[in-house]
Amino acid sequence: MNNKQNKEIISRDVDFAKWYTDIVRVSKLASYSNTKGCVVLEPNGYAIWEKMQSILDKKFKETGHSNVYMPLLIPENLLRKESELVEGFAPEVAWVTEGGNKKLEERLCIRPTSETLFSEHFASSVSSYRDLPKLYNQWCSVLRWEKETRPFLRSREFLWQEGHTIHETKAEAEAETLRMLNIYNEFFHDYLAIPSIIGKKTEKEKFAGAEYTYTVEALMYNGVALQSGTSHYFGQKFSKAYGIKYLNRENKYDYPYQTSWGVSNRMIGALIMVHSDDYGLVLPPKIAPKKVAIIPIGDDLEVLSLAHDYQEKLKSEGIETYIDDSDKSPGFKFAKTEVEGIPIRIEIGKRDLDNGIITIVRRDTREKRELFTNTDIVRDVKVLLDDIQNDMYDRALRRREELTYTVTDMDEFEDIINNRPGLIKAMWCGDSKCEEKIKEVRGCKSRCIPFTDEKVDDKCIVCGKKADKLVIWGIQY
RNA sequence: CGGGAAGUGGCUCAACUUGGUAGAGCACCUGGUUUGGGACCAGGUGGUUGCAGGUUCAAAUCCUGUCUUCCCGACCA
Repeated sequence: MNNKQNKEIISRDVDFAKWYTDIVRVSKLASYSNTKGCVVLEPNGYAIWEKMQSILDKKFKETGHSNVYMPLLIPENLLRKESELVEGFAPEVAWVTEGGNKKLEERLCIRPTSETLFSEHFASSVSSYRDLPKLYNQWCSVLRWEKETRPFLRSREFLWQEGHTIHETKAEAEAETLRMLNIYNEFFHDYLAIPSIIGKKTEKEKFAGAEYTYTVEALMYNGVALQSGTSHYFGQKFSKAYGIKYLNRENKYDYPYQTSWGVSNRMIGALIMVHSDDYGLVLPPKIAPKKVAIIPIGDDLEVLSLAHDYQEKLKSEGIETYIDDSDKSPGFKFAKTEVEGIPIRIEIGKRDLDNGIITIVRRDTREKRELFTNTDIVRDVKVLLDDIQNDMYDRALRRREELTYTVTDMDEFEDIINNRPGLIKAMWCGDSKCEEKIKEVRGCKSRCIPFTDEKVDDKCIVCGKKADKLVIWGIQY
């Protein structure tokens, strides 16, 4: 195995930020555009998003949701009906003030999120309890006027899905909020191979306008946390603000209970920062648009025919496989599969073929193995894909455990945040003043209050008063 | 939005200090030889130096503005 560093990628242990942008560029996921904070998603990057979409879309439909599409623009008066939302988003919305060279009577906001549009639509389309629940989802892009931008992690325009639902009862809506959180959690676990941490956001960190927010948090390789998904419970706030009235079973007017939930192409950033290495992108097999690369070495006919034979067999089993029969040298092709994060590479050369063997290489560990040419290639590949998927999850979990500290003392807390980035489990009394105090330590924030009975102490790490909430703290992107 | 750095062919950079009309490596194209970890030989394409003004006989170079990117804060998926 060649351990030579990829010339175009700086080591992630040397300069993590530069490493990240190197991966984005060299793996051809996205490139910069002339519009600040808006990237060009290239085929390699968009294919990952499409894969995420197809898996999640299926899960949403299985749970009874329908896709819809709302307008891109929101009239100002509509946005202003829910004050908390407006205040929360005011600093980061972009406005359309002119149309066809004429100043508009009322300016239009480019959606930063679509609660207002869905609420308005619900108000006009729901009149009876028989119309409930409404379970909608939208795939779209939204715009938020971010000041500092980074590809996938924080762009002004980003791709996402936003689910919006209304229900007859509080219990039903709360169950929906939790159900969608769990779908995200499963997706992170089963497909992205990312051990997520789920829990409730504190009052301070919840979504503007929500009664409470659940979050999917993930820990990146460098110890920084990334909020990767959210599920909000709104209660009747929006339905009252937007007049979503319906006649209930007692023939009285009532307001439905509402939720919204979303994940974005930020998940691609998470995939990079959790799994990838100095050789390039590493993708979990279940999310990799191309799963197997076959590299024939030389133009020997026997070699090429075996390559095509394998490709046919794998493709017929639904395993996305391609042959790189370009004129490049083998070394170049090997490196390319590694940069692009193809989970499995099969090398077929005349020399080994004469001995009846081929080489199979897994991307995550770059470990090479020899197989007999008459092997059941489909079975071998399937087993290896599963192993890679599972091992990637296990490695990420181990990394997270290594970088998670349990702390009961504020000095220790500061020491860890300043010197060993990672997550900290510590008790909190519930007072936002204590949360503010923590933030003074390198901007460390509460990530979430996880769903657990675990207690690491009985007093608040900041004020020392009685505390029964365990909070995960960390530096965030 | 504050503080810092940087923009020269697709990428990495040189020429800038001391103004004289842009150069290298990689990539790309053609032909040939090759092929077990980023091949070799020969030939070739590609840049009004991010953009807009200004100074000057002359601007990549000096000045002003602006846009974009990166880093550190504040704000946020």
